[in-house]
Amino acid sequence: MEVTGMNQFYPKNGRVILHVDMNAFYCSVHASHEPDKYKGKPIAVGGSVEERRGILVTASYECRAKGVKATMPIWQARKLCPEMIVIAPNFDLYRDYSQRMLHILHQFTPQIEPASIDEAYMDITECGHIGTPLEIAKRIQSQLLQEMDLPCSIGIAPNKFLAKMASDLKKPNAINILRKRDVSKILWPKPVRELHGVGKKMEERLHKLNILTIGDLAKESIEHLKKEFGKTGVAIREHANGNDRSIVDPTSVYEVKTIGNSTTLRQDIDDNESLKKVLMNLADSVARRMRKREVMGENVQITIRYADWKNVNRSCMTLRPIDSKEEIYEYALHLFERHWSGSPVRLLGISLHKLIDKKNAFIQMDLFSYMQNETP
DNA sequence: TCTGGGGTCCTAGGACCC
DNA sequence: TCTGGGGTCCTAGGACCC
Repeated sequence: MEVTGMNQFYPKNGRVILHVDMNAFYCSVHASHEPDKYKGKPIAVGGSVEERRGILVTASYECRAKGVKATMPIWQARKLCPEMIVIAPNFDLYRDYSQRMLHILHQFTPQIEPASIDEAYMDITECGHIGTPLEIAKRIQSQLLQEMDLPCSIGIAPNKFLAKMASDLKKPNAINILRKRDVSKILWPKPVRELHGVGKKMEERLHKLNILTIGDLAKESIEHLKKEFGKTGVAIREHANGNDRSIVDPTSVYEVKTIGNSTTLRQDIDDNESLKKVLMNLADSVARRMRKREVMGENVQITIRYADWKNVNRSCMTLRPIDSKEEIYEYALHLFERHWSGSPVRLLGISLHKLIDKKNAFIQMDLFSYMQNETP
């Protein structure tokens, strides 16, 4: 490749951002963890409920070659790939591998923002002394492969959005550079759906406006997009033009905004007592995770999914910050009893919103009890 | 035999306060 | 007396991503 130095890559005042994206992460982790059993085999991860209702979370490239995709129902995937080995997810293992991956990235720079369990942004603008962006990317990739046996794709670009698009464009095991000046040549001919942030619904609406490619979107008038899609319209147009001013923020990972658990039932249930038990279990797991994170919540939300896939969310503010299983259950049950239609339920969920640090919660609670005692 | 579970962000209406 | 506008908070719903 023609890139030889950072100065050539980015002339003045620009930034150099990497997006590191692990390939088929959950599958790769299992293959790395138990190579004799899984390496090179057609494995897939999924099926936390019983198999009849399970879907695949990730499929290895061996399975993908046969048309198997993530989020596909397991029974459907088996038709395409009968020899597929389905592994139950082990999130503790993935979290452990994720930490080790981040540890390797930290050897290059502290300017890292984990974007999910298997991807991270790195701002290597100040890393000129270690090497060129391409050299750094190559070293990261080979280190992840040698030390953890995990393949990844890395995008190199002047901002987070383009780095993300760059890593998406070449998989697996690739390094891809996307310069601002190449956006019109590389991104614009592609269908608008390939833009990160444009999903199925947005695609349909854009098609109706005769916006088919990323280039069409880039050239559409801002006023028109603002009228049709509000803030989101302006944002995706900026992205289509290769613009993104957001920064790599290493602290963002610590600011969780919600904690929740949900579960699809083995069968649709309309028995009140059974559903209460499910709620109790959910309250318990949410409470555990909140204590682990040392946060309390001031807003409880429940989700009810009925047999026909209609979702109902109901929420309420709590009297004071809560984190105990009993209190969470009490609010959740109250919401459930007030809003359940009585029809068979497919899924139940509880989540806590408006999270605050436990330390701050105590200050608030002291104030609360003070008010209780001092006001008539 | 359809379709998991963890999130974030945006919109819109209504209540309420000034 | 019957009426404005701005700002914030709460609730509900939905799109999107991994």
